[in-house]
Amino acid sequence: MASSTVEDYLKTLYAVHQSTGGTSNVPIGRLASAMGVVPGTATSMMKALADAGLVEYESRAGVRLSPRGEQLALHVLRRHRLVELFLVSALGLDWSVVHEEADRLEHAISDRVLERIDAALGHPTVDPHGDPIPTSKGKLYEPEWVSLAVCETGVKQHVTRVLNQNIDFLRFVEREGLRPGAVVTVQGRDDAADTSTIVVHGRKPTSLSMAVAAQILVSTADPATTAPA
Amino acid sequence: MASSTVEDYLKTLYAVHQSTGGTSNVPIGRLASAMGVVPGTATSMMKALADAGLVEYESRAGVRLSPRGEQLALHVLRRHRLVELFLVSALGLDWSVVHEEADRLEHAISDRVLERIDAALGHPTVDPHGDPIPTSKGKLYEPEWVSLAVCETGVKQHVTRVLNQNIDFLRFVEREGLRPGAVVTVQGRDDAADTSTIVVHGRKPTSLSMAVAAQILVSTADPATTAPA
DNA sequence: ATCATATCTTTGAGTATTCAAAATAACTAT
DNA sequence: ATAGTTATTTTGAATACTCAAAGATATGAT
Repeated sequence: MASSTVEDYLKTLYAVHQSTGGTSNVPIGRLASAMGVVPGTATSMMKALADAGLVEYESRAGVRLSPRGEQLALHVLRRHRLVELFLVSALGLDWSVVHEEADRLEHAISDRVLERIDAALGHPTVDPHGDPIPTSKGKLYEPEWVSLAVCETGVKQHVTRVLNQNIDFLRFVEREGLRPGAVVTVQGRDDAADTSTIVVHGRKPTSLSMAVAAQILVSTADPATTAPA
Repeated sequence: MASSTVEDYLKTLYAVHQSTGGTSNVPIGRLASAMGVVPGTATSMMKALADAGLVEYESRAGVRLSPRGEQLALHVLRRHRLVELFLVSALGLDWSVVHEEADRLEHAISDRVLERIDAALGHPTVDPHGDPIPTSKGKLYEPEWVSLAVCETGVKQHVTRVLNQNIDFLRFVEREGLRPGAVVTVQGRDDAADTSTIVVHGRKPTSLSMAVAAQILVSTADPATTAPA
């Protein structure tokens, strides 16, 4: 059994790998800062995980998950995202807080309980932030959504996913009415000002920095009416 | 924050203390075997917990919970029992397995989530085994139920609580129809054979050893129709 | 090519938890 | 009261995880 700590390293490694394009190895320093530990700690942990066959690691060449490590990471991710959705849907918690709750619960949920939760929720495909939920077989379908920073302008878009899961960011998204499901149009972009001007359905126009806009993914098709994968 | 390990020691100490009448200190050896560790481990842990103000410990005189330790133990117990009931009532898990599930979840549930669960269940007073649930203020009301080994014979009794939470024992209780809520009469007892003969409503008579009968608590009043405390 | 800088690894040490086994204290039965 | 048993404590060591700081390597700018 992998410890909570090991599960956290694998999950983080997966996330960092994804967020950087998913092509090359993850530098130890990036992993260390994502984990909130000093680099030396990450180095020795990666050696241990390499011995356990969960990562592939070569000194000074960064790390990547092994196939087994990736499966484990996806299992943790499945637990995390199903728990998040359950906390919102079944217990009515605020979506801005469930991320941190799930960070603790994801290590304590057995498969038995997890599959009950999955069934109770009707085998959902995305969590409250729009993050896709890996299947019990460890497959993850990542929809090809684009962000408000690059999508077509002047066209109605449906918010599908919010990448940044910081509590304050989520509260901001909430206030602006940009939760998944919301309808929004990008009026235009100002490269010099580094902003996008958007109109959330029924609201006045606002502008977002490109960095913020890049955190909000959208789709022209309404995913609520699209058959899930 | 108390670690899971510390929470487990406090919970176990509370349980052992209760099960032995609750009067004197708990010998280190009893605690160690209840925790599944060697006595030396329990000794050093008790020193640490005494330094942290969670137990009162004197060399070779056993341990007891301090007021703060007892509050913490009751909080853990509340989490454990609410989680058990939630798993049975909301997720439909078998009552024979929820004890071990709750043993892991009890350390990962925040107060925020716990109070949601409590509300969703309608502020219940007992868990699926009939164990009373401490309040959020850390008060525990222990009903004065008697066991099948000592209750009045020839009188209808309602099963209120099953003390032994071993999976196989619970499966046995299930098979015999002796879950909390069941109606049962003790026909008689045979001191020489060390058995009680019981009749579960609508079934043929069976006999139980006194040790087993002592694990099942009953009440002449139907607790389902009695106002909860 | 070479020096400064940034990144990574190593080393030594600390905390929390555990065990095995030796040392000590308490209890019991005569 | 004393020998023998039983319970408890101590000691030394292991594992998992962490940090601080020193040492090694790579990068990249001239």
